[in-house]
Amino acid sequence: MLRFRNTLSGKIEEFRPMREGEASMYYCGPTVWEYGHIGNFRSNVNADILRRYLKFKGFKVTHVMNITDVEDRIIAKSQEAGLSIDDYTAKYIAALWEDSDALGIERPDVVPRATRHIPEMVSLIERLLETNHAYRSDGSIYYRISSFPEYGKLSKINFAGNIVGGSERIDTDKYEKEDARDFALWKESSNLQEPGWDAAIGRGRPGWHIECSAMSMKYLGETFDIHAGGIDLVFPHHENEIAQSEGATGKPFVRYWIHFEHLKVEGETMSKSKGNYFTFRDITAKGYSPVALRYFLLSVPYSKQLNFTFDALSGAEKTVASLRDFRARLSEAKTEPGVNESLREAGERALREFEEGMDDDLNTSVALAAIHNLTRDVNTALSRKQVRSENQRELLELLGRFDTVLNVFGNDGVESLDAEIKALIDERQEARRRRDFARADELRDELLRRGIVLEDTKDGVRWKQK
RNA sequence: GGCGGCGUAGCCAAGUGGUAAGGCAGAGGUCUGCAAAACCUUUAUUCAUCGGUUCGAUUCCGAUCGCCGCCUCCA
Repeated sequence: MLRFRNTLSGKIEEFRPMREGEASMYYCGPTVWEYGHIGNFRSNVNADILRRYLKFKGFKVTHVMNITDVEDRIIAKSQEAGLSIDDYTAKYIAALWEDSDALGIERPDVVPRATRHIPEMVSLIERLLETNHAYRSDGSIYYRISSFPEYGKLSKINFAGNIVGGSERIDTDKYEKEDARDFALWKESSNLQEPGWDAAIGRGRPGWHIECSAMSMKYLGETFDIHAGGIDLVFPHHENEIAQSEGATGKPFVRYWIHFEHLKVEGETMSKSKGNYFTFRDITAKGYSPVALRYFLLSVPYSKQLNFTFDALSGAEKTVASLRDFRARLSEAKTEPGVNESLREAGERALREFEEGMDDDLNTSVALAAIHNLTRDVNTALSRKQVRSENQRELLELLGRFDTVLNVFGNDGVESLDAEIKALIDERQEARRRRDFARADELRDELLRRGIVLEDTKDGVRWKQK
């Protein structure tokens, strides 16, 4: 029984999708105005885990992830660079996919971009104007929060305690609004130098929040199952999405809101001024592997803040290597026919604990502990020659199942060995047979310099890339 | 100021009203020609501090200290 904490109720709820066996999810992806930092990728990985686990549970998943490419900052940056929005964002979107692929994130089914959905946004705004949820002021169009009494139900924001003496934080717009909380749906672009779209509602550009309402409803319907995103989006972004969508349709917008907690770095907020701001590319440039970063980012449940340290990342690197080696060793083992019942039970127990952990609001820590415990049991059995062929087949299949969700075991493809390396390994084996250990060690060192690590086992020599 | 979260071994951390998962690092050992890998043993009488409730609290309540987040178009 799969359970999530639903931000809307604040409670753990059993997941019951609208349609039996199907799950629709929308993930508020990153704004593409620069390379994504690792905190950003923690959210992306968590969305990937959510999507993969829904599949693991047998749901047919439709996953939509938006790309924000019309916000004012992007417009400013692209103008600065003398480029169109598309030309400016192209580089960052390409990098996003490269980095996501390297992190083992499955590409979403649909990736709508705001710039490609202006007509949908315009018609949603028209609908809000017709239903009196929106009004015009100075050429721009605002959402009338007083028309939506449930406003605040997601973030539980208490406006009475918030706005003390007309805080300058709230009222930053220079235009006339009926209420300080009202937010822009459509911003007038009267100046022709400013990017804008000609529409029946006037020449302008969309506000930040309207894109997610328009695009999610276009691809998933007016009510859908899961809406996920970073916790910082709860207010105002998601609160405003609810107001826009439910205001226009009169129907519930989203059944389960899931919010990913933030990544800290060395116990502090990641920020450029603190010098602890790392992009995915910064991390790989330091020599860490993407799969280790993935493991680290998913090793703690999404609902908890996670503290990034290079020590922890190095630990993840080791862990991932041992998981990869474990699967290779199991795969290569020469086993006798039959089955070892206690090992079969260990596999069944691991699957049960994995699933119980993941069912409980995607507790990846518990799920990983189940896998580590199984790994130890199987390694012990392997060293005692107690793994039988049935176990081998079942366990490899089980690891494959775990990896459809976690995707941390890495490639199990047998790498080919070039002839020169193979000759060196053979020569070392021959030297060992002669008990010429000085020569054997010399060859082992030479292989190590070429990035090949050797392990001598009873069945012969194993090698792997360093 | 309003609201919310967190503080568990050297590091990353899960977790629960009944006495601390897992990973990394460390120590000792088995195996090995030596390694490597793997395995075994070991590493928090204790879960920020101080009180309270309870037969019993790390887990519930209160206070204090520290950190993080939202209220700023930042995942």
